Amino acid sequence: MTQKRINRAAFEPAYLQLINILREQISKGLFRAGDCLPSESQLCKTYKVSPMTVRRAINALIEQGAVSTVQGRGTFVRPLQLSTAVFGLDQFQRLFTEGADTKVKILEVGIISADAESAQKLRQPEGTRIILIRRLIARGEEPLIYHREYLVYDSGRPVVEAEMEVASLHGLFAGGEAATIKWGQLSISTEELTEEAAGLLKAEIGKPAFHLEHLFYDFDEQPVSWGGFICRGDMFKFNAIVGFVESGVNLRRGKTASL
Amino acid sequence: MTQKRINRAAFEPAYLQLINILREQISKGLFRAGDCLPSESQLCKTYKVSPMTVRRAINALIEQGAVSTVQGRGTFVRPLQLSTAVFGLDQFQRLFTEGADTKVKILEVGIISADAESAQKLRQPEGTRIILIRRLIARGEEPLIYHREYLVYDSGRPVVEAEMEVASLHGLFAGGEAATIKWGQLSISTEELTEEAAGLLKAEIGKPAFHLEHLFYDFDEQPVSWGGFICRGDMFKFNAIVGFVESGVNLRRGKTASL
DNA sequence: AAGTGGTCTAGACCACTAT
DNA sequence: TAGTGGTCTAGACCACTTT
Repeated sequence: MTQKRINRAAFEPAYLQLINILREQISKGLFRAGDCLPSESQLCKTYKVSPMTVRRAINALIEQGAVSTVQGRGTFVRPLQLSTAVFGLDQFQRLFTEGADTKVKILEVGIISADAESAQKLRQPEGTRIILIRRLIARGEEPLIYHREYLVYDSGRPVVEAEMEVASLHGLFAGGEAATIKWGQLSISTEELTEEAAGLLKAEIGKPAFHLEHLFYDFDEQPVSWGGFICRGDMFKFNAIVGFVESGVNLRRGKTASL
Repeated sequence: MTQKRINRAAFEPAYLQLINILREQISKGLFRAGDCLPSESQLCKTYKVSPMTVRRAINALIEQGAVSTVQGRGTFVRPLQLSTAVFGLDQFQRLFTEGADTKVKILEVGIISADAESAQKLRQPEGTRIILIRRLIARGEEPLIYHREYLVYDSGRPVVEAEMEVASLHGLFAGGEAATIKWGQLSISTEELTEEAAGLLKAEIGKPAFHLEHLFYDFDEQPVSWGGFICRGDMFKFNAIVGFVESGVNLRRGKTASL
């Protein structure tokens, strides 16, 4: 086995090279699940790097889920676990970033009286005036997503501004400024298309759809927006990868979770 | 503003304390999206820690998606982005770890002739003998998931062993030994319940269901298992949180992604 | 030139596990 | 006791951006 070495002249920093060397060795089967990696001091000598650099590489592998450590015993390769899979909203984001033929059509903006459910979600008394926005997101002529959103009505802030700031879909997905929102809860469930949604999405009533529900809070921990994206089930899919893929790992954050 | 300090006597290491201090300051609104954090050398002085410790904290915040850095300019608080949400299979895992009343019932184990689709997925000629395993996963008396899995038939390895090793569901979810599997692709789609699935899951035909499809590869990059979990749509939900939640962040890996 | 992020060193010290 | 992981220091050097 030809021992790989750290190339100090390379653009790639030493800790990254070490991460990829170790990942490759695991990936090649040199170390299998349950096996013990060389000790950190051993790695220092082998690759001629300082303890801190080795530690950094090991920490990254731990975060990736590739290995786990036990103090006083060693570093062990973890077996593959489905529960470490992470599914993202990449497909949604791509809709708004790539291919500019994605159109967001505002179907309705208005002030309505909060029903029991929206009042509870937004922590407002039932019957309070709240804002309702309904949108249809299409790619080309094909409607893909129906979005319904309920916003707290703040008399100090005009509806248009609220719509621009809080509810700009492009911003939320592609990285605009949702500076008023501190955090949010998301959930994905599956539902049958209602008559309303089916009509808008040009699909059959009762067909399965993804429902991405969201509830956003501001910096005062008050709900400001509640709503959901109804997505045609035949047009969306959530993907993930577990385990050790061949290609080297770069600096992007861990959508490719391991083990 | 009373400046928080690092407590050297505490169990919590300095870099973790610093992470939580910075997260709290962002969470409290001291730094808003787009704002510039104090420089690293400034943080060194303020909290009386070495550059490496500050760097480690900042790196963690970057991985969490909370901030981003620009060389020569500074560290900036990132706005909330939906696309950073990560959905996991925690609910599946819980099914197999918590509450031992989860039962996996083997409905069928047999050798069949590969049809076009399974042959293609497993990279075998059509008509090859492959293993089919059908399972029903129930909590108490309530059937929740119907699992169908196609395995490459290896004459050197008896079916029982293949089933134990490769396909032990508990292992895959809870962390057993799937040492023969190197990596896998997963995808979640939504489908209507077929007559077969509906019957097994005691649900209505045509009702929406989640379909978690999996394709596993061994260390030779050959497919070994293809299959899918059909999950009653009314029993499952995938959750995620984006942005800055109040509670302190601990060492667990980042299911709670930020930004 | 001064300030920023980014990497790295060569040790130190501690807690834990094995023997 | 010796070896392991885990944290931390006090600087060094580099690349970059701003003034």
